[in-house]
Amino acid sequence: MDDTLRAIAEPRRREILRLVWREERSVGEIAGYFDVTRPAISQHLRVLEDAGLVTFRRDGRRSIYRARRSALQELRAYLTAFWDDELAALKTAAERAEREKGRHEHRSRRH
Amino acid sequence: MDDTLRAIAEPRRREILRLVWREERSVGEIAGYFDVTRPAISQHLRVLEDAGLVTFRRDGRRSIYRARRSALQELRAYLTAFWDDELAALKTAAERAEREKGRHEHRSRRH
DNA sequence: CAGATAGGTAAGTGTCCACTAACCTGTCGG
DNA sequence: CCGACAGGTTAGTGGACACTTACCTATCTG
Repeated sequence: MDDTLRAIAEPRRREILRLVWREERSVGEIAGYFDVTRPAISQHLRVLEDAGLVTFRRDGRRSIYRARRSALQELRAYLTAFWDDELAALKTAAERAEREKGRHEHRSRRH
Repeated sequence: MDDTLRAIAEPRRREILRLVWREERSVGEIAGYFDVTRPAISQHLRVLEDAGLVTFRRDGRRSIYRARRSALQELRAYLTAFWDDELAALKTAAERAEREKGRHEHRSRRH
């Protein structure tokens, strides 16, 4: 999930995602839409793929990418959970507090 | 929207958001949960505030922060639009294509 | 097979960014 | 007024990251 958020935080990658959202496209075709070099696009595609936001298949000498739409659904679900899961607040913060507790004493922690 | 995504892409900021999600908290109290220095927290809070994800008020010598929940709703709406707004795909990519067209000719752009 | 095409990889570069230490302002209690 | 407290600001630093150029592999076509 962390990877997903990091991936779509980059504007260029969001545009790439849009391009392969409805129809699959080759790397060269995608690169044609931008004024950066093809390796840059390749690297973005790698990040998107690591985040599970796109999949690809080889077709001869071309790599054809397409969006994994469900990944964005999952992200929406995550945000929804963030919205109304108050347990999560304690969950994530508690571990940190645990690690920190007793290292240097903070007096302002009173709740 | 870009600011919002960038802001929550950082894990620490998501945790901070969680902390002030249900109840407002002072900077010192928030900092107590983490093992980074207070200035670091101050800077994160600034980013969150610029992104519209939190608001704050002064209370004496303390700054009390609280989440602006609606900002996350707006983000969810954005993702939903991303999901099923295919016009947007053309919108965002078209400008780029415009700028790029005729600069160096790409033959692979055929669709 | 030879050349062209498609794309991934590697190394290097500039910039951004999360963090720290040091400092400053403003507010409360004696 | 003075010391303590709360927190924002600044300069500097290390690492991440979006890019580039150069190079490599694999596939298609003559």
